[in-house]
Amino acid sequence: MADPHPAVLMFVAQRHVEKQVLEHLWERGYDDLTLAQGRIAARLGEHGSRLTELAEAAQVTKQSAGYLVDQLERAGYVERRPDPTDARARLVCLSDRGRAVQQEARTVERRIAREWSRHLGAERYRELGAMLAELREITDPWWGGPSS
Amino acid sequence: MADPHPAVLMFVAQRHVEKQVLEHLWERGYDDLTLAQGRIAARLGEHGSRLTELAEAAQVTKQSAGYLVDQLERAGYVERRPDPTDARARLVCLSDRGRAVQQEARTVERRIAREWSRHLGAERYRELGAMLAELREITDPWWGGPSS
DNA sequence: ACAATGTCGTCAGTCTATCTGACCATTAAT
DNA sequence: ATTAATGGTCAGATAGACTGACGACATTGT
Repeated sequence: MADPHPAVLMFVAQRHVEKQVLEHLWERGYDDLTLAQGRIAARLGEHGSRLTELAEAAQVTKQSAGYLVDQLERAGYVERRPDPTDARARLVCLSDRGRAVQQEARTVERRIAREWSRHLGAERYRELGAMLAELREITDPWWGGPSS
Repeated sequence: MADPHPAVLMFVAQRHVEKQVLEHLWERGYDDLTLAQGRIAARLGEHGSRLTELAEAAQVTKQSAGYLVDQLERAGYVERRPDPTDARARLVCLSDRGRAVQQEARTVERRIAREWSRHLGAERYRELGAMLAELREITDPWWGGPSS
């Protein structure tokens, strides 16, 4: 078989991470979370994010993002607060329960990062991260460079 | 913002490629293809693939894969033939129309590969591919090594 | 000041993609 | 020969995604 395109390999690796994280969370009792909800929640900033930002980051329409945030809110993972700087907007913030989940998720991500680093070698793993960050400059239309 | 996990960056890059390919195909008149159908079609081997293989490669259930193959078949991109080596199985094969689409898709993939190679440098781009292939060994449960 | 235009988010409606569970046919293992 | 495993389909349910339209507020320019 010919060399698969890097994107195909990224698909495999990325899905593996999502799956590992989600399964870990399910085992820990957060078994009402779905993959789509997780993709939204994973992109929440510490100080809260606007719906439109979340939608762009997760590559879905704002309607879809709103639907998922509704569910996360009903399940108690996030809450919506008015944005003090813009009365049209609302900030989606993690609740305490949400923060606990995020900690769990990050634990798994760190574990996987260690596995990858061990498998590739620490130096090459760092180089992988650097290259992916550079690719973002030409693949992510909403990416404004290191400053954002 | 802290360094995002490599998987997040892979998500962005991989989605970008899917989107570019699909938009190109739409422009070329193959505007009945959906993303999900494309994910299945992209994983079809030259000599045909079994439904179960496709499902595993695309990370969906065999029912979902069957549903999508039905659509691809109705649209004339693939055909199902009996598998001569196993009477339970059928092989999903590209039709002429399907092969034409695959050529178009590969053209875009090659263009993107060149862009990435230019952006990262040829040597680093090769190294990226090598690392992703190595990661597959620990992230893809259906991967049997270079022999498959 | 105010009109025009743009952005944030929601409502309504639709349809695709996905899942679970059950099932049949065939193959492989004991 | 049974029994278990594998390849695939059928049926039903639902999540998740889209388009389009809209109301509320913000920004910009005159």
